[in-house]
Amino acid sequence: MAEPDRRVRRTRRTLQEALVELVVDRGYERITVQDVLDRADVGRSTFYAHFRDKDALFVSCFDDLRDGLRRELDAMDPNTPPADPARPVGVIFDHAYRHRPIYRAVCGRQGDNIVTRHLHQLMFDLLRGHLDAAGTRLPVDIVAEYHASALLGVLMWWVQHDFPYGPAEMSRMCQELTAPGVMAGLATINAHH
Amino acid sequence: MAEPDRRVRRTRRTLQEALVELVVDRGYERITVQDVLDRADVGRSTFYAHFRDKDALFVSCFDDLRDGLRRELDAMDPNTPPADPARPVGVIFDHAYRHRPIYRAVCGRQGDNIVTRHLHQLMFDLLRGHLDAAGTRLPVDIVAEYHASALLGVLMWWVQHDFPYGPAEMSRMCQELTAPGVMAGLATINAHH
DNA sequence: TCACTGTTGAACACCATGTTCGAGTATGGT
DNA sequence: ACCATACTCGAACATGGTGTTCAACAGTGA
Repeated sequence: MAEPDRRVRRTRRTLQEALVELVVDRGYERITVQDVLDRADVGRSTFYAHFRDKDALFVSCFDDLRDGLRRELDAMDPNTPPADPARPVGVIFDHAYRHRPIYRAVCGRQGDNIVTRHLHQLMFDLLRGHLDAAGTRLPVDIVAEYHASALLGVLMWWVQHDFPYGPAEMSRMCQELTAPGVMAGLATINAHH
Repeated sequence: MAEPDRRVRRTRRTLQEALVELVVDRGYERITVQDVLDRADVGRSTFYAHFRDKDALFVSCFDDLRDGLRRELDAMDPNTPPADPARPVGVIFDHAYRHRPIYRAVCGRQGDNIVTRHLHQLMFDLLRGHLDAAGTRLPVDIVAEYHASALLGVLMWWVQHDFPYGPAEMSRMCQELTAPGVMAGLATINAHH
């Protein structure tokens, strides 16, 4: 169904790979479209036939990845007891670990914010969903924002420091850090066990 | 004391104010040097006599502010019992509230990372200092990173949502969110009271 | 084989950047 | 009030990246 021309696939893939490679060792800001063209060995007009600009290409690099992550998350969400916010975090760390090269490109240099914003939003929504169901004493947005930012920060720290711990370990540690804060913030209906 | 020429002060201040104003309603990325020149009514060559580029000007906008914040923090640090990590947070929220316009410019649009990185580093160091003294079960860097990112995230959320709560309230809520997580992460030497 | 669609590279207009320089102007010290 | 000094101005310029156009060419799928 509307399977694109083989050349199109080849071009897009080549450009994406070239950009990721360049970002890894030069940082996103210091890359010109021409750099990508040279590395990918693709004509200038071809580039603009596919992407509006450098940003569009960069986003497209991450799109497949993000879709994959979201699919993994959606797939597990209904299967889990609703009060277990630890599992999705594990999925995210696993995902990052499996796709190290691209995550390195994304988080590698200081906040190349184009993409980290997606991740932030994703974590925020995730947490907000869990918290909305559970009910919180403090404003939900604040609790969600707090831990979403925290998790994203640790994730980026992890990537930037070259994955010094395993994904399971990271997930466990984050869980230990998140749980007490969230528990304390939950509605105090059944506060005393 | 090398007090600079009055004209120099005037020029620098005018350029800084112009940039902040422009950033507030257009976002940092969408501003050209020429825009700043027009708004400030300053000659092109004059600009480059003072600042290497747009980034340098932007950083200089924040420099006084950051120095002030750091001074406030340093001033109170030794007076407080070392195990009270709540007070500095209050100082930061107060500072942001007092300087709303500039914080709006800094955090206004999505991660204009140039400056938020300074704040991030500042919070990280702060927390790291407290935690190092107390000793943690989990790696100090991770605990510090977790809560530093969280606090910065909430701070930016607060600014971007137009300060919907008072600074004291924000500080209190953050304290409630941070304390249990940090406590749980402290070395378990005197775990059972 | 053939119509179609993607690719190419050169040429182009455009815009922002950062530098240079000579002429004008405010400043602070005397 | 005066003057040397240091700052400002604006126009002109070189540079470099962006995004578009077009006619010739090449790969694709049927």
